[in-house]
Amino acid sequence: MLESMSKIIEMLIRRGFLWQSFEIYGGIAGFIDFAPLGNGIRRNIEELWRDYFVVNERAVEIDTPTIGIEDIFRASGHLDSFTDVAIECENCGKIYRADHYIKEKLGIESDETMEAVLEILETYDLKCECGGSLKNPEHFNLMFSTTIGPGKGKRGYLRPETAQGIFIDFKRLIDYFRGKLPFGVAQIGRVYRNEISPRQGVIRLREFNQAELEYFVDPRNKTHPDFKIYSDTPVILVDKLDYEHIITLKEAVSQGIIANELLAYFIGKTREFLLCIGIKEDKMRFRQHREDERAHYAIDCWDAECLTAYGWIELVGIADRGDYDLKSHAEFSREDMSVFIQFKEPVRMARRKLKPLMNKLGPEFRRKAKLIAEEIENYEGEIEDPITLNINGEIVTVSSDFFEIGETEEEVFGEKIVPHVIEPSFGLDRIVYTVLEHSFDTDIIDGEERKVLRLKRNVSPVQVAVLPLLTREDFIEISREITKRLQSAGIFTEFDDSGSIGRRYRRFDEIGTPFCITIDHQTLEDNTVTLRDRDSTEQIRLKVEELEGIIKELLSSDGSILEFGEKFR
RNA sequence: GCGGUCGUAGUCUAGUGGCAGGACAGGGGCUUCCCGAGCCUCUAACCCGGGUUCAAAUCCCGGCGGCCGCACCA
Repeated sequence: MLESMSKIIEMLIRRGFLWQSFEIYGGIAGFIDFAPLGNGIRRNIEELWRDYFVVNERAVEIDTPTIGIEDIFRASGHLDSFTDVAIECENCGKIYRADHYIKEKLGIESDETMEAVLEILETYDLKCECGGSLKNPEHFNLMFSTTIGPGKGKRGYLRPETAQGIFIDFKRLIDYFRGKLPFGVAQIGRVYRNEISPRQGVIRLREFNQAELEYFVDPRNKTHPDFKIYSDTPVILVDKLDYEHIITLKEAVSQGIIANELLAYFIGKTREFLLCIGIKEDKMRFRQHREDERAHYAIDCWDAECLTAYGWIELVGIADRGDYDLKSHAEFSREDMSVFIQFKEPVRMARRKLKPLMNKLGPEFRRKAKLIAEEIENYEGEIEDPITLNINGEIVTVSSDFFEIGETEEEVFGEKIVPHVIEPSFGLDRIVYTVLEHSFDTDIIDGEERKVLRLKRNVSPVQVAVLPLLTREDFIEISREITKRLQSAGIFTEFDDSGSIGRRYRRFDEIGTPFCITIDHQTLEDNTVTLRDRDSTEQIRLKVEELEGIIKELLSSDGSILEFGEKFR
């Protein structure tokens, strides 16, 4: 396992997929550079993600700042759930989360403030398990903070997820979608988490890339019209009690393993997406978060996990965030975050209504009579005798002598609700790594080991290599012409004339280039070239004029090159 | 953050106080060649900072980074 990991990492660095950031200054943990090829594959994966989760949904994509002001994260809960108080043992150096440790040892629920923790430590003379005394509590906050503007400025934080930028635009978004649910809003971008100890290279980063979709729905209708596409797909589910099910998504919903159809829909769609970019089916499963594992905002959460040299790692989190975020932002911003949902037909509702008797109110209440009458008309509470009214802060009791009870009928056209949100959230860096690892393969050609990245054609950063068999001017000239022609057709093409032909094939095999075109002696005679398939190493001969069309067709499928010509050599 | 361990060309590695070597990769050339062929040639490294010493890649201290374990992971 370790051996295979270092072999891959060695190749990824050497060939230009991923590099350590700030390398010439010694580097720092938790940051990576996307080198040319890694950047190419990530861009391809992003583009396919858009296809799946934006273009083919009722969804749009937006882009909001990576810095957020403090208010956002106070409302979202990130400031509180993000700032833990930690205590450290002076003797053995162990670090505990203060509230967890206090609860475990003393059974006390403590506030997460420095003062509260300090007081409890002193009052109970709490010691570490090793007997050592615990140092003063300290904050650790997993958000990067910064200041906006000069001087003291305004406190800001680098966003820990792209989702908040979407939630706080909700009023504009619901308007954009002309007031109708359901709709989705996606964002792809950088996020930041000041991890205490980032490890495992690409897997735990302090700055990384997310692709998130926030899908807003009527809470009573967590369904999707396209669920049938995935409903009969069997998937591997590991539930919150660690039981493994191999079960269709439809069954999983009806048995209550997955909370609702919409979550199941996105599980199915995520699975298909991951397969489409080249993640191995037998190394993929969906695992439900345990009760104690879920984020502060989630009702139910399923992770897409993949098996890598690092073990099972989480690539995607699919969470039902309920109305947590919208309600919270509504409360903190005092903006209405609800949607008016029209009934299919207006509902007629009988209503008891109070009718003020002005001829009684006038003489008794004089100048206030008019205000009181309005309040009586709008009275919604229990009908008693007397009723109590609040007139501009003044409490007034009014006996039944001053009003009549009337029956009226009203038409109600709909109601206001706060939508729920289902969130598939993709960690792009981990996905890129996993695709690379799952594609990495070796085989034996003529008794010699060949390293080959069996990337799907739709994610390969270099799609075609054009190779003159010999470094002869006439060969090179034709090669450059073909390269230019394919490039202007939008095909990512590289020209390479250095080293023997075998060496060049291996070079492009190793970076996962699906096709090599070779210009040889016959090209000069009949204007044909060979097209070589990376996985089978088979070749066919094609006319130069057919190249563009055939390659485009091959790139958008998994078809064999032998469909387009006779095997050559 | 704690403990262990490691850090030498792009990559992998030899060197344990006395001129830093090799393999592969890469560039240029020869070869005119369909799966890492061969020959010539070039480029290229001691993680950083201090200390000990006539002399440090090597010994000591600190930092940074990688890996493993613990802790953490909204």
